[in-house]
Order: sequence, then C-alpha cells, then structure tokens
Amino acid sequence: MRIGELARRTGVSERSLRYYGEQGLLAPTRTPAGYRVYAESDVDVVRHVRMLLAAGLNTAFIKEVLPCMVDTGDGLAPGCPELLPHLRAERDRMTIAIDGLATARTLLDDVIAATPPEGSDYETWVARRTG
DNA sequence: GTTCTAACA
DNA sequence: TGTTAGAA
Repeated sequence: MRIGELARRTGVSERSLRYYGEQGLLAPTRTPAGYRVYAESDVDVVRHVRMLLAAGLNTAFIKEVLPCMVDTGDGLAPGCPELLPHLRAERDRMTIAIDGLATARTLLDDVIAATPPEGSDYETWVARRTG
C-alpha cells in the first residue's frame, strides 16, 4: 500500500510516516516512480512505534528495541530479556527529569507567591521592597 | 487525484 | 510536526 492508505489506516500523518522512514523505523520499498510502498505488517509496526513514542522513548531507542518487542494483544512486551536493563535505565532518566521539573516548579511557586497583597498599590509595594 | 522533496511565519 | 510550493 502507498503512504496515503497507511496514513488512513493508522491515523498517523503522512509527514510522520515519512519521518519514521528517515529514522529507520520503517523501510518501505519504492515504485519505479519513487512512491513509497508499505507492507501489510507495517500497519502494526506503526502502531508499535506510536505506543513506544507515547511511552516517552525517542526514535533512536525505538529503532533498537522494536525488533525485540512482542505484541501481546493489548500492548507491547519485551521479547528479549536483555532489553529490561535498557528499559529500566530509560525509566530512571525520566525519574531524574521529573524530579528536576518538580524542584523547578517549587522555585517558581516561591517567586509567584512573593506577590503584593490583594488591593495594595503595586508601585508602593515594589518601592518598599526595593529600598 | 496522489505522492515526492525541500523549506519555513 | 503542520503546511505549502512546484514537479512528476
């Protein structure tokens, strides 16, 4: 099938489909005219890619693990045991990122909280705090 | 009408 | 990622 059909059947834009191809996630063949030709199985590949993307993994990582993933019917499961350490490492990176944002948010909360009392004159308030 | 590449307010 | 221009 060509890109238009795959896009319709997966709900993924043609733009994204071409991008996945550039990233090595999809390997469509080409017609003499240069049109991309996808296999029936690519419908599932695209679904898997979307799931992993939604799970926060980047295309480079997905490219590596995709071949080892098995479709369980309701989701994806690691088909190779040596995948777990990498998946857990990825999870740890997310935790670090989340913690970083949490502290950033707390700091921003402090700035927001240091605001003049309701109804007070802003100019005067600023002058008193500025010295 | 569909797809391709390349480029960007 | 969306969108669009120009060509096939």
